[in-house]
Amino acid sequence: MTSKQIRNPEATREALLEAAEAVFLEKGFGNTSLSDIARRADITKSLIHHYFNSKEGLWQEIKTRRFMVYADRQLEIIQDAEPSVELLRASLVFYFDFLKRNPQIVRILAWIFLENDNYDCMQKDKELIDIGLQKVKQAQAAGEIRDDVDARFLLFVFIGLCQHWFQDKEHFIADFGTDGLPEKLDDGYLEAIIKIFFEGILPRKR
Amino acid sequence: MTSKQIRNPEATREALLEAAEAVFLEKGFGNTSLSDIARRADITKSLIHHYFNSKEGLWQEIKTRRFMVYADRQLEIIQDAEPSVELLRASLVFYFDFLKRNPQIVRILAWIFLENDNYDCMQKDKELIDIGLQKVKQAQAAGEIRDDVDARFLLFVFIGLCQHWFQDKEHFIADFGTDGLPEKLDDGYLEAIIKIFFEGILPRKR
DNA sequence: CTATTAATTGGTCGGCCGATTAATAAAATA
DNA sequence: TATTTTATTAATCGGCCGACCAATTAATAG
Repeated sequence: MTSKQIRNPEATREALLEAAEAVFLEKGFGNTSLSDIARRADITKSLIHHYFNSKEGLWQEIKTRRFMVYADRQLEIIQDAEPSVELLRASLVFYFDFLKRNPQIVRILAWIFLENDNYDCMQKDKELIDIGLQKVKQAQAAGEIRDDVDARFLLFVFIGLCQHWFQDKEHFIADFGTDGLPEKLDDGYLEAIIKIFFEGILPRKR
Repeated sequence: MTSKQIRNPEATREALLEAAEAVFLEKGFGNTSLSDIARRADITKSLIHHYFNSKEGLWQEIKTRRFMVYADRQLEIIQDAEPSVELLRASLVFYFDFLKRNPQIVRILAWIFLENDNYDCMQKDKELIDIGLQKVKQAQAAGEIRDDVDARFLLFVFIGLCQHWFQDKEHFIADFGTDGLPEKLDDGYLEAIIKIFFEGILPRKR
């Protein structure tokens, strides 16, 4: 009755990554023990060290893996964007939609912030920012966007409005409720920030 | 030579709170040990249990204490605000300025909502939100603010623009640099979000 | 002044943490 | 098939964690 057990190193490695990410993002790095992860993945604790050397190494791999997807996608979004208001708006929708489908990245960023985790992948982020910055400046030079606000602040608000939503969405629901809001809450918020960001909050003149 | 040492329970208690807050906010709850705190405060570890029963109790007290100051101040800000655009702008400045002088609160808030265990704080926050919401709705009814955006989203963006800055300011500086920006970076950002939030990003027509 | 309470100290406890090791079994290689 | 490599397991390590306790000393109440 000795069932010949099959081995699949890549699968177990992936299972560990998956379980670890779930627990880390829920409780944070410091509040998570390797036993937690092993239990969740139903894999022996020792295998974590076998594949990732250390708890820190595991966390690092989770972060970089997610971040690379994030960076690649963001690069596409930015590069496709033309310096016109229309396409800038499309970029915002793309970016928002990406975060919506990959909420983990927002939580990772949140934990990095909270636990003062000096994450070195920020070099890549800087490069992305620089590209986006050029687009905004071009749009400003073309008169498509007001130029009395520094382009950096514009881009920062752009990014922040999206990230902040997925970071504090729970908070929003708890405090504000959802009565009378579209069942697709995300889309409702997106519509709102597009209006505010691209039109301003003053009543229309015409 | 036995120097008669004086005791000051309130002072030591306060010293413990101060040290604990510093370390907790720097490294996070899970990454902090009671030894860290005791060492920093130069007070025996046992006294932490004497005053706060447990590590969790200490953390809980730090959070609620800061939050209460936050809530009180925010109540003042909100209550003073009249449903006019001018006074709403003043409220934003007040709120921003408060966060600027109490940067800890941003981190604490992030934790309170990440570990949704603090019922008192959540409840109180909800009450504050409701008051602010009424003001916004009044302003909308008076035609001072556009009413084609749900008041909840407006308030959420209002708060988020301020909080997000103090949460990710470091990232901004690292990624964007500060060349050509006012040496008072906070004020520069505040000016920017006022322009964007209250006027929109489209070029002026007049 | 005495008795009681509260603050402070140092030492100690069991337990879990992350990490390591040695042994075993499956895969890959030759 | 024989041999090497790699995946997996279980047992174990020292260390530090949070918590507790007993003794000491200052402050306070009577």
